[in-house]
Order: sequence, then structure tokens, then C-alpha cells
Amino acid sequence: MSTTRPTKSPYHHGDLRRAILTAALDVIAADGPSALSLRDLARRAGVSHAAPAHHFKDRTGLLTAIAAEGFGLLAGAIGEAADLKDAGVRYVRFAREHPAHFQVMFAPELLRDGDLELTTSRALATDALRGAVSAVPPEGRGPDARLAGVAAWSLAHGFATLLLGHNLDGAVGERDPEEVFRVLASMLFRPAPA
Amino acid sequence: MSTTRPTKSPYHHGDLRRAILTAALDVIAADGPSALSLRDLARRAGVSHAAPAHHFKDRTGLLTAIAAEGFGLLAGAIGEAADLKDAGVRYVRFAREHPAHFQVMFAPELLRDGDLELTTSRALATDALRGAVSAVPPEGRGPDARLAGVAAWSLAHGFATLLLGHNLDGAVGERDPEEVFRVLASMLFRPAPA
DNA sequence: GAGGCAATCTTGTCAGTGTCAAGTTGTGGA
DNA sequence: TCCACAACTTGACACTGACAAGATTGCCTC
Repeated sequence: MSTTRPTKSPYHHGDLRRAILTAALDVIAADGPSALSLRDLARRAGVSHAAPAHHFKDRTGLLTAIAAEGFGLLAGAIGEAADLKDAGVRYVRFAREHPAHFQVMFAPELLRDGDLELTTSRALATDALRGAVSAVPPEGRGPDARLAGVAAWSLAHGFATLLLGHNLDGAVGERDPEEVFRVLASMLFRPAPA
Repeated sequence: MSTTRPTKSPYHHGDLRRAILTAALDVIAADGPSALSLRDLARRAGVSHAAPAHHFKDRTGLLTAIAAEGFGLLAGAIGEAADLKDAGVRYVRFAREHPAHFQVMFAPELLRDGDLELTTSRALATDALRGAVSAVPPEGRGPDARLAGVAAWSLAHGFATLLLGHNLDGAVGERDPEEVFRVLASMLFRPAPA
């Protein structure tokens, strides 16, 4: 009776948790987190309206799980970066490939504050960013390495956010956003004037 | 019977529209737009549950009005900027002083697309930003003036967003965020190496 | 100043939602 | 085989946004 079941069904539904997560990501990417309805997700998965609660407790739990997953993915992406500029490019790429995760990750009022899984995966991502910053030679960053990280994060985060909100459609035009960001990043980190 | 009425009462309530806007800004600043309830706002203003609808039509209308007001305020702030760095500082200051406006302004899925008031006030803000960019001497910005504007906007927007989300508490610490941003801005726009 | 009109607000209602409690079904281990 | 537990269902409740229709109030005109 189910629509898209992954052939095997170890439990009643198959993998309801994943099914609901995926459906939620679709909805959020299309219409934002506020358009999310647990009952609608249950309907899409072909289960009863209260089934999602067993996997995520409540709405906040679902969104927290999404955010945690997002930070894990982001940490993985940044961890493989060659240098800081590459890390920024990967940050922007992550936001474009996982817009729903990205939105939820930075909407703290939608998340469960003390959640362990969220805290650890966020720490992982922060560490990855710190690692990329510390790889920059001292003459490339300013006097304060901490602020160099803030600058890089701000630039990448702002660009990604504005991009997803279609605020840069005119300025970026047909160009590849990642290439545009490379230009921005090279404006930020270049040797100080003689 | 009303709690805080501005002495005069030109209509039934006084100024219900403003009262609801103000209450909405309080709620959003505290718990985000998703915590907003029209019925709750009506309760706070001491009116019936359907009263807000007459001023804003629906939830989207209320949020659209807030966004339009925000872009108007932002345009005014940036319009008075001395140079691009100052415009960035004012952008960050605006976000800190009007966090609710700022959040809503950049949540397009919560807004009425074609709204006239929103479109015009947003255009005003965009023009103000463009003006600040064009005031930068050519050697300070890169080859493409358009991209210089994108870089400045991205840096300011990212910094403001991360700041409001308490993602920079550790890095900024006790320092004045505006001063921190000045440092970031001077990293972005400095003469090209010889 | 009296009457009418439109803006403002109220009352009532409906479908939809999140969340809780209690019951049912299926699974894997002893 | 049986039992404990996880996965899910059913039912209920308070709350919400939205709509329709009615009541009230201030203003404008004559």
C-alpha cells in the first residue's frame, strides 16, 4: 500500500524515520520551515498522524534532527577543504545543495537547545572551520586569527544566505555562484599593502 | 479598560495597527516569526481575535508590513552613511536594533510576493546600498564594482546574521560588535598589493 | 444637528494542527 | 513458545488562521 518503500521492510513501514526526514527536507526547501506540518508528513509517508512523534517526539525534535544532520554533513565537507578559500567555496556549495538543512541549522528558535546530537555535530563543524582558518599563513590573515575566521565565516554565510533568498540574482546573473564567491574570497584574504 | 492607550483614541482602540505591529515585533524578537499568533496579538491588544485581520488581512500581510517597514528604516540608515564601511556598520547596527524586522525582511517565504509597499521600500534600500558602493574609489574595490557591492553586502549580512543567532558570542566576546565589524570591513577593502 | 456611510471591531464557525494518552500490532530474543 | 518492547493507530483536546455576517463608532455631508 505504501508508495515508495525501499523493498525491504525491517519494521512496519520500512524506514519511517528517513522517509519523514526526506519529506520534511522537501517541504522546507520549497516553502520554508513554517510550512512544515507533522500531519502532512505522516500523510505523505502513508502512516497515521501520530507516527512521526515516536521518532522525533515533536516538531522541535524533527527540526533538531535535521539541523544535527546538517552540521554533520557540513563538517564533512569543510574537513576535506584544501585551504580557507576552498572551505568557503564548500560552505556555499553545501548551502546550495542542502538548502533545507542550512535554513534550519541557523534558526535557533526552532531547535532544542541542549540536544546532545546537535551540540556534538555543531562542535564538529566549528572545529573543521577552525582548522581551515589556522591553515592560513599569518601574513594572509590580519593581526587577530580569531577575527580572520569570523571574516571568512561572515562572508561565506552572508553570500550563501543572500543567494538562497534570491537577493543576488541580478548581481550573479548567469555566472557560477561558486566562481563568484572565489572572487569575493580573494578580495578578503590578500597580502597587506607594502 | 485598555491597558496602554495613547491617551487619545481616534477610533475604537486608538491605534490598533501600531499596537499589533509593536506586539508582533516583541514576539518575533524573542521567539522568532514561527511563534507569532494573530490571536495572541489580539489578546495583548485587548481586542477580539478577528480584529487584526482588518488591518493586515492575514498573517502574511502582517509580516509583509513588518518587512516593508524594516526596509524603509534600513534605507534611511544606509542613506546617511559617510562611506561604504560606515554603511556596513549601520547595516549591522540596524540588525541589532531591529532584530525582528531584520529576520522577517530576509524570510521571503513568509512575505507576500507582489506587495507594492514592500517592493518600493526594498528598492529604496537597494538604491541606498548601491549609492554607498559607488562612492568607493575604484582602486579600493576590485575590477567589478558589482562584485564589490556583493562582497560588502555579504560580509555585513553574514556578520549580522551570525551575530543575531549567537554564533559569534565566543569570538566577539566583550568587544563592541560594531568595532569588530570595522576590522572585518578594513580587511575586505584595502589597496591591492604592489 | 440629523442622517447615512464607511471604517472599525465582534461574534460565530470551520477545517487544520501539535500534542498527549491509551490501545493495538508486529518483531526479536529467551 | 512466549514475552517484552518497539512501532504504529485511534481518539481526544486545546489552539490556530481564515472566513462570513452582524454590531458599533466616528466622520462627512446636507
